[in-house]
Amino acid sequence: MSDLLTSSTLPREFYSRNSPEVAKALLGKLLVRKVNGIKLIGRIVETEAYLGLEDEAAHSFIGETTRNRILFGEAGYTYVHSIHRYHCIDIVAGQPNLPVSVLIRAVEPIESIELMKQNRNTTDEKNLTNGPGKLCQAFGITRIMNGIDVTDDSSEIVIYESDLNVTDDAIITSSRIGISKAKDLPLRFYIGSSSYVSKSQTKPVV
DNA sequence: TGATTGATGAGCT
DNA sequence: GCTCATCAATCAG
Repeated sequence: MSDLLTSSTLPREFYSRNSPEVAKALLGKLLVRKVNGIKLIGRIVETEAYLGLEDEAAHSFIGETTRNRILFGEAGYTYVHSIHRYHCIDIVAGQPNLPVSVLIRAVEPIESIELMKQNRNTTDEKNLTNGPGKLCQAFGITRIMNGIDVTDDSSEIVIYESDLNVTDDAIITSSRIGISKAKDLPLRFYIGSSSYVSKSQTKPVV
């Protein structure tokens, strides 16, 4: 457990690639939220890539607005938005003016699990962080945490490298979940062996 | 298990 | 007003 805490953040170049590449590369990495000297940690097990101007389902498809402004900037920052009653967290990928991002859909709880249970008001560990709205609730992530630099170790939200090497054959690709446009693009990625991915499964794309 | 539906709030298509 | 990158409860089988 202590070796997890010595992990370092990933460099900005890690995020300055196309979003599907970043989405796959983020699997297995550690999402860390610091609050009151406590660290909530989860291992990323499910992501989705959004392609910006070529992708009808992306928030940036309509062009720059006040809400999606952060997507048009540098990679490696959080994009937190609310949907219905809940929040979702993306990591900005690509280059400035190429508004692409990676949605973190599910993590495996690693540390401060009791606090996550309190935040979610449940004791079911498998149901704490297996969805984008759920993991934000468990981690206490809200819209005011939009635009945080996850490559800066002093940030409130950071992503750490991990000792777990996720190989390509451990990753399952499928279509994205919960969207009404561009449903069929194979842009959802998850660790096939994880029991912490979100419940609704779509047909895998081999 | 899988499908369906209602609650819910911010941003703008 | 209408649209959602959601969730939890409900019901059919």
